[in-house]
Amino acid sequence: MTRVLVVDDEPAIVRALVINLRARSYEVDAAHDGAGALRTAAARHPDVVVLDLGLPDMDGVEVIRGLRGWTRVPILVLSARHASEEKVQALDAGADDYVTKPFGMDELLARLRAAVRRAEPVGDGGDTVVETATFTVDLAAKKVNRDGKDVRLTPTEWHLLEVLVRGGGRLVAQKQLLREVWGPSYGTETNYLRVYMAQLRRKLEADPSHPKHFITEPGMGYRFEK
Amino acid sequence: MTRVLVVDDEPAIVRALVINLRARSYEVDAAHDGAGALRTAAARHPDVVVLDLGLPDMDGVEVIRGLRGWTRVPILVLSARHASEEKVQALDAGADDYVTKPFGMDELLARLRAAVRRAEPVGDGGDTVVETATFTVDLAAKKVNRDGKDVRLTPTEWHLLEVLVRGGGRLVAQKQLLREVWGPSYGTETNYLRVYMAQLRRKLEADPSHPKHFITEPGMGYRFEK
DNA sequence: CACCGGCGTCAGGGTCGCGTCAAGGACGCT
DNA sequence: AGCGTCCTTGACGCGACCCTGACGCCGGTG
Repeated sequence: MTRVLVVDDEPAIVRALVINLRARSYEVDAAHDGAGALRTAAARHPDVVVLDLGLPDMDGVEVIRGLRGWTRVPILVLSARHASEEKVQALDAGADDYVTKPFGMDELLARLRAAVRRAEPVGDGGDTVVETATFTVDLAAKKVNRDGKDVRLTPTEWHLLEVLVRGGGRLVAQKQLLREVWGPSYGTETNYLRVYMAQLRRKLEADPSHPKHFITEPGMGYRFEK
Repeated sequence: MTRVLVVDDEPAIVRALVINLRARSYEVDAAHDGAGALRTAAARHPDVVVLDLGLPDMDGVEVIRGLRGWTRVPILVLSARHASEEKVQALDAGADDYVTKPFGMDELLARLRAAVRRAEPVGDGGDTVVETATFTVDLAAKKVNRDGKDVRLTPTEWHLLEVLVRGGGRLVAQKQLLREVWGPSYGTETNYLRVYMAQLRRKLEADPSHPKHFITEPGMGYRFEK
């Protein structure tokens, strides 16, 4: 199920969007200002954000920057402004698309589909299955297999595993892990990492006390190794 | 260098795009019909395609499908048609964006940047690997390899190495090293440098007492040499 | 030849980060 | 309402890392 975050201060527009999206079985959250948008995004981790630029509390571009500080979620900007200047600013701040009001619902939905499709994890040429000596991760199917049996992971465990595996052998900083999994305000709670890394290792490592795949780089972060 | 494929049957538009893109140091190929577009895309592997829908030889949506059959390259559609129907078809066929003519060049370029930015993999920016006779440093992955084995570095060691390597053979002053690694208030603690340079040399130099890569410039600073 | 500043080396001690365990509490399901 | 799952939070021990001081070496200088 695709989760959409709709941000607009005009209730009529939010209503219209929510109805249309729910009818197409999207899961929809809504926020009516910039602060709420950032908060909700952090809490709910939407798959795509529809963002009105004319918010009461903060500049739309600031909202984009706030999101881009910790996530690459597609952002589809809505705006009444037709000026080229505005569009360029929003796009360069990290928006993925820009639609001017009034907009056609069909078109908006098509652009939304395009944004979501693009973000799908099917990497260029690479496939979504990563195999190690002791277990196999299928990122698309969201499944982990070990000794022929599926391993049950909690949502948080999954998210953490996902970020690590996507890192592809690169070191992932603690701060980045925390922000991507728990949200932008959790940059320092390294104890979460310790607890959940222990969980992952217990479930996936052959010898959890001597991890071969989830490597700690003290003081810096963690690394996933095949 | 980013490679763009421009597809349009109107020479004036192609000319305008080519000039503007080249001026921003994109590498540009051009095609004037669908068949040429597919052929050129296959031959040149562009990083992004700007595609006019009104081509003489085939339907624009067919071109999109032809591309999508084998590549996920971003496709930015240009069209004179404002109809919602057209946009939806193009986007659902696999286009990434849809701009109606006449278009503002600034906006088009911004959308182009957005499309390219989105497509590039995380952090895989430039050439982050530096190789020497005895070891290899991967700045993005934060990995050092020596004789096929990974070398474990502490955060401080890493930071120091990073600053030196980024210096790219130039002399880096002691004060600068101290400030960048330990913080702005540490301009004089040169003993830190001596200790950590010794660590780095012990871990990375073939003969730590006769360093070939971490060169001391007495009284001035240190230099990293390939 | 004695002195001195800069550098490399070594070893010890305090501190911090990491792994582990367990309990509390929120939430959803039956 | 009861239950289980999952997330959060705190405490604790241990090992690693960072700092620090002492010492020897070397080249330059008076």
